[in-house]
Amino acid sequence: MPATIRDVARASGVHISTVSRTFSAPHLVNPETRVRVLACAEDLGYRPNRAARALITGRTHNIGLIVADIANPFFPPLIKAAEGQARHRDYHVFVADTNEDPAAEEELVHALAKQVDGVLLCSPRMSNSLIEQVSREVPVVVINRQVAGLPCVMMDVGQGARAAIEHLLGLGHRRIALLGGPRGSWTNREMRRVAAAAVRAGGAELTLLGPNQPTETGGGALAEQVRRSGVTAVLAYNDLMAIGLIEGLDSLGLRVPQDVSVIGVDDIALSRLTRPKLTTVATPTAAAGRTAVDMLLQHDSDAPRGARGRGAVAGDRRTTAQVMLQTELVVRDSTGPVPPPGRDVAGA
Amino acid sequence: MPATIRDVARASGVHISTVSRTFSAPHLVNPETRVRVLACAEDLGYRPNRAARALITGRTHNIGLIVADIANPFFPPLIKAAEGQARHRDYHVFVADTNEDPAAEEELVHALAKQVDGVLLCSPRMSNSLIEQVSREVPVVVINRQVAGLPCVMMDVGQGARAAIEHLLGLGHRRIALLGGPRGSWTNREMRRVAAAAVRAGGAELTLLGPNQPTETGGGALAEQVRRSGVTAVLAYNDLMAIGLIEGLDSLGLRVPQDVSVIGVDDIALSRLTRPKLTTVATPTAAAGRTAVDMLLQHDSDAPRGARGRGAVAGDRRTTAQVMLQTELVVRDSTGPVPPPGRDVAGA
DNA sequence: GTGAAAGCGCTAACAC
DNA sequence: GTGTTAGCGCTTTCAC
Repeated sequence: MPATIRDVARASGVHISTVSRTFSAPHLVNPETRVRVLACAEDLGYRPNRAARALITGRTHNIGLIVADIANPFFPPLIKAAEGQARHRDYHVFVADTNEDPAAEEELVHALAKQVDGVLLCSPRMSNSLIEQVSREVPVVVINRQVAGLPCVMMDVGQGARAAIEHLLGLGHRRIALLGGPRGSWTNREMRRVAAAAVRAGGAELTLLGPNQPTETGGGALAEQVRRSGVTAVLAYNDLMAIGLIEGLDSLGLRVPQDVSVIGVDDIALSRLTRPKLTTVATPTAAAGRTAVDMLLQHDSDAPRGARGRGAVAGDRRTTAQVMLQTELVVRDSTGPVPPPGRDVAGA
Repeated sequence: MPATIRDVARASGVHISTVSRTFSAPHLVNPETRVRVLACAEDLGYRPNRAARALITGRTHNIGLIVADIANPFFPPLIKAAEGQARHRDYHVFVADTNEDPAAEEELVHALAKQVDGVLLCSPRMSNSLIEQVSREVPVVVINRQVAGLPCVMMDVGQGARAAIEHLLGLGHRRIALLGGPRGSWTNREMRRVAAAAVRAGGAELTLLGPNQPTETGGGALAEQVRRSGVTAVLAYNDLMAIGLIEGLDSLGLRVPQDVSVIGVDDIALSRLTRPKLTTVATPTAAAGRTAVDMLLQHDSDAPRGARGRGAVAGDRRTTAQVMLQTELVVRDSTGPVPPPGRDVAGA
């Protein structure tokens, strides 16, 4: 049984409100009393119950961060950046993983809602309308998606996809495949939209393959389809899929970039370690994490939300800033000139 | 302002306790009333405040999981396994990352303590006595460490280290280095202890390098030291360090395994993707995650802890099981026969 | 500077 | 089947 404020009050011979003040407003209590109370608290192993405190103050000093797949190396830098930024402002971050499952996502928001002061929804797979709905229960900042009326931090994958396609066109490729990501991904839609336009503008042909699991396995599983499609270059939804695809092509006897060029998205650490090193669209994940925390905490810096503190900040129509962060094509070794025509890789 | 139980009661013309029952014991309320209440709740966007509920029931149905470094691919499989097991039992998992910082670790336990029913402390860097202390505030299961009197899930890295050393001895290596991990790591101590004994038993010589950051960077930074030390084989604290070391050796012109053999620990997914593929001690991370959740939830399945429910389960001296999971040496391509003597790699 | 009292949102006896 | 009451652990007016 952890000690409560009452135990400490009894032990130190003061009222519970004095104990409370000792912890939440020490300057309001007589130094001698404070010392005595602190000693008793220490003695009993007392720690203020943050949940009970939150119930009344309306602030937990915690932030929830919901990600689609914690095993995807794309997320850790974002998580770390968010944590760092949160720590500066005396907040802690709790991370939850949805396994790419929209239902789990919704559940987790509700599980977190009242234990945190706000939630960062990272690459959500749920519908926009559901996101809007949950945002009425708890302040939300959306990352990697655009939702009207909500604060959003996006990475310009559209522009990245265009740069990637133009890079490929410049290398002479005319038959290009786009490996789609998961259903419900905003990034996926953006990439498809812009890549299609860029390919058309270049007078080339785009093959859409998807939706797929955005993992190595998902990428590897597409090797055979890629071979059959006869394309000479591939833009993958993310680095993991690109790496899986390269492995898969390798076991089919197709070499990258000699036979097929491959581009990923994210620039995860791993993309520099594989052979060939991966050409990829670098996304500013750390900046996204920091920005999202700032946006969440901006309006809600000090004033409590809910309960007593009502009116001050809570119901305010927050300025729903939407930030678009730039991406950058990083050319490494997985892209090269289109193979000489007549060489029928598909028949290999 | 999210709606409260009172708003719903008012709107549906019943007492708050009826609303409460509608959500926590629906069978106790008249179907017609229930429908009406549910409709009003839906209407107002009401969701029971789980924090308030927890304050009284003593159960949050959440589990905290604290890891040393979420960017280390060792953890995701463990996290996923824990989540899966938790979901079966209708629990959610909140993950927190300590950045290998013992102080952050302690802070996070306290931040999580009252928002969860128990904490999984994964590869903790704090002292045993601190772990014991926090375990008085919240039920704790320790992973990757042995703490007397607390439930622990360990992986037998000692046995793994022995197998690794014996593998190297069998290949003729007589000068072996052990790349230590972070200070405060139990795994690190175990490996050192057993590796030293195994090397001695084989009549060989062990060089200790450490403590180090258990990351690629940490491993890469040791390449020069490894070269100078003149060893022909290295056992690294984990795969990340092993991979970083291989990269580092590569840029010094040393090839693996021709010049130096390298073994990692963990068998992360990446260890199959690098060239050469990594020989490593596979640790049963998923099993550890599942087991830890089971141990945490075992005693505390239904009865509340704290408050009203006292006596039933709460204060019971739980059977502090300690589980040791087996590890297994996976031989791949980063280990080979000792290079012929006379070939002075150190002077290369 | 400290105590008394009210109450955050909710559940859990206990009546009726 | 539903209302009443008490109270989880804490903070916050308001007196004194």
